[in-house]
Amino acid sequence: MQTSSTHDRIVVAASRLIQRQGYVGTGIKQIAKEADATLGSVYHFFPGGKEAVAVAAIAHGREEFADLLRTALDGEDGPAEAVDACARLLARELRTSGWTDGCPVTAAALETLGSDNPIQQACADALRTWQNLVAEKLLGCGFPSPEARDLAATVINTLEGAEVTAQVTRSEDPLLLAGRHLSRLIASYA
Amino acid sequence: MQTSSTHDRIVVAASRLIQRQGYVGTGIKQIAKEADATLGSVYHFFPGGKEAVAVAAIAHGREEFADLLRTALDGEDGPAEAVDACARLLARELRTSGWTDGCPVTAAALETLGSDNPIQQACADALRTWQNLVAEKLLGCGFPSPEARDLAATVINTLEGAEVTAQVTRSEDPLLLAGRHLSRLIASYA
DNA sequence: CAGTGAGTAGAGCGTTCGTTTTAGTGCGTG
DNA sequence: CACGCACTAAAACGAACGCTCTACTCACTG
Repeated sequence: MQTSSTHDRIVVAASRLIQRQGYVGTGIKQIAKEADATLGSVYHFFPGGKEAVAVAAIAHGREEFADLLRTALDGEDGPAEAVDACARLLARELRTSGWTDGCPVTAAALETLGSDNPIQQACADALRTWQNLVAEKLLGCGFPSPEARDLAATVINTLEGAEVTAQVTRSEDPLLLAGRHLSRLIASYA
Repeated sequence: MQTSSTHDRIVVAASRLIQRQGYVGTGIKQIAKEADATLGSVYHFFPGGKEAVAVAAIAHGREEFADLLRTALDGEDGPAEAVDACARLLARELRTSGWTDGCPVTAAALETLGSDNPIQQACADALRTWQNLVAEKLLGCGFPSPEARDLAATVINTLEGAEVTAQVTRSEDPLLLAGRHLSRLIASYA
């Protein structure tokens, strides 16, 4: 009983596995098994091989993460409270997953640096998308454009770094702390 | 003409390779070749195999990064200026390396999550060491203890996240921005 | 001078990797 | 019924993986 298509199951499984083990650490055969698909199906839907699967998986992770950010940002009126809500939601999701499901692109991005590859591009695209979400919230709260964009970049970067530390230390504290500090930073501009 | 011992060359080469390609992406044979050593030598000095080499390599990266932080922190008097100096130094080093030599532990940490392994412990140890360096600087500048420790954690996390984005986008801006925002955050406490 | 142990050198183990290949399904259209 | 197409299934490819093993050099000690 599968409610989603084979194609989608492959993308979702790949996204989760890459998020947890990185790009190099995740095998095509493991993706196929986890998605209840066969190797032939994977290469049928993704003739580009492992790299093509990864690009689609990262795009999926980008949207998943964007939805999470939107949920948190829309739940609060003030910009400082909204960013703090992001950090708190991230912390909760991370703990719920047993500290395994962090940022869906960091690991893949770091492993594929140096060469100009599609994977790195997909990661850069994801980071840009998330920054834009935060920037739009700040702009909607009356922040002037350059400050809003700069702050949004640091917000995403800080959450990113705090999430890594939270995963390594298995604690919500780094994320909750980041939320409070970012709140204060944003409030200092208002 | 090699000025360092085989043991040390293996550690240094492993540290650099893991920093650039992650733990899974770096092979024992590649480490040996890069260190001008043979496979036999690697297993002679590190009977624990790949994992033991990685733990030593991460400890080496921890100290290298700590030296860099110390240099930047000691060069400035005020805490806000000191943290900004860290960001600027990090940005310069990153650009000089061709955007390849970022944080020496992030990639390895993310790949080995979930299972309680020595590598993750080594990464947590490195993060703790760096946080302590920043915390001591803040304490020395008169910050009360709990605030200093909290701020130090966010400082390291933000630099970490900004460095990843800087690597992915091949730009110093995320790091320079992080330095300015962290400066402002610290100043807001003084 | 024989002996010992640290360190070097590399062949080769079994396994897994990403990928290719070939065969075979089910199914809607002519 | 036959044809083409989308999809599944699994065997097999060469290459690389981490690691073990044996053989060897060489400085030092009794």
